[in-house]
Amino acid sequence: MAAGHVARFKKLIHRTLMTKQSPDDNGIMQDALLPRDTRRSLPIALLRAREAVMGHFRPMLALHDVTEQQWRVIRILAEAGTLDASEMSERAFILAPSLTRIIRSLEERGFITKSKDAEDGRRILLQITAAGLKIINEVSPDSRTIYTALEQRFGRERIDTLLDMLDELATLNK
Amino acid sequence: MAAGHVARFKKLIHRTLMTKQSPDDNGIMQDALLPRDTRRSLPIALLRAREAVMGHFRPMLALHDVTEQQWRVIRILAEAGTLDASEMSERAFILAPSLTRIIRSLEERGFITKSKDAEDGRRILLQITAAGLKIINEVSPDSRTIYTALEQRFGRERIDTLLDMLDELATLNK
DNA sequence: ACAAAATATTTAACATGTTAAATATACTGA
DNA sequence: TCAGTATATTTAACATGTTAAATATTTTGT
Repeated sequence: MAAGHVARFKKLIHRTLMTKQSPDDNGIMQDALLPRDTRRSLPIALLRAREAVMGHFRPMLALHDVTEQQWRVIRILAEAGTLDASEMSERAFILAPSLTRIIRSLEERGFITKSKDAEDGRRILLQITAAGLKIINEVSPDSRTIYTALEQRFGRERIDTLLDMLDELATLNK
Repeated sequence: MAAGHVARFKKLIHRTLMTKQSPDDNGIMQDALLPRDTRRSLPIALLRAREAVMGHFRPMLALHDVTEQQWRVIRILAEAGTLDASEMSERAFILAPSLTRIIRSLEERGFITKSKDAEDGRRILLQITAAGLKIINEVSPDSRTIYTALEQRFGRERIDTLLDMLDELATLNK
């Protein structure tokens, strides 16, 4: 029994040391050559924040059997009415090839319909169906509940500030 | 020629009307049932901002023939020294199944090595190789240049504020 | 009106994200 | 000590992200 405890303790010590390794434990990398601190990286910070937020919504969407992107598309369709694929791509921030696949699955599930634009044969017009509206009515209340809880914990004004900064960042080069 | 112009004008009018459609153009959706305004959605705003930022880095990374995630992994390895897969997963914000694949490709390319932890046979220890350090030295200057330009346009203090808010958002439920 | 350039969508190929399940190893409590 | 439980990693299956190229249609300049 004593031997077992010693073995466990040694492993604990080992693990603690491993997690506290200094950056130069491999003895090769010089500080001047290191990239900027990963913990203050904007791309990773944006990813972490997004994952934290979506972590609240994803299980709920899964219960309703829609993916995050499918939800974005039908929701924007309900909000904006008929749209062509390019406009949807811009609004939902989904690249064209992904959108093609999402449209296909949404059409198969009967949530939207596709039709060729009579004025411009290149464009595909998207419309939400009654079934699409139905699922929006089912999901929206849950979505609002989650968003409201988030607003209360983070603060509505702070969210507004954050949204403004994010928008500015997104439109910097335009 | 006159006919051609008229046709073009009609299409322009049509397009303009299409983009200005009112939300209820399908005559079904009531306002009370609509989800919150998509343009002020935190998940989409985070996605847009992240894409805008990565849009600056991705072409540069592609020139060096590394993906965004591969870059995150080798960079964190250089910064932190030997790590096991779980710690890497947490730091790089890459889920375990994705990390398994990324590790495989990085090992095939000779940028990292894998080894079983002698103290805990379940864990896989990752180490950066000389080739991995070499590519970091190649990419880091370009990365820094891009990040510095971004800092100057957006403002270093504003980026710090943003990072703080994003971190708070990411750690809300912890 | 016609060839060339531009635009909208799709396809292809590969990388990653996401969830669930499988596998291997370590830990826990009786 | 041993069965049961927990943990680390991998595999599987499907959805999406990303870039380049293909296709169909429209617009432009002459």
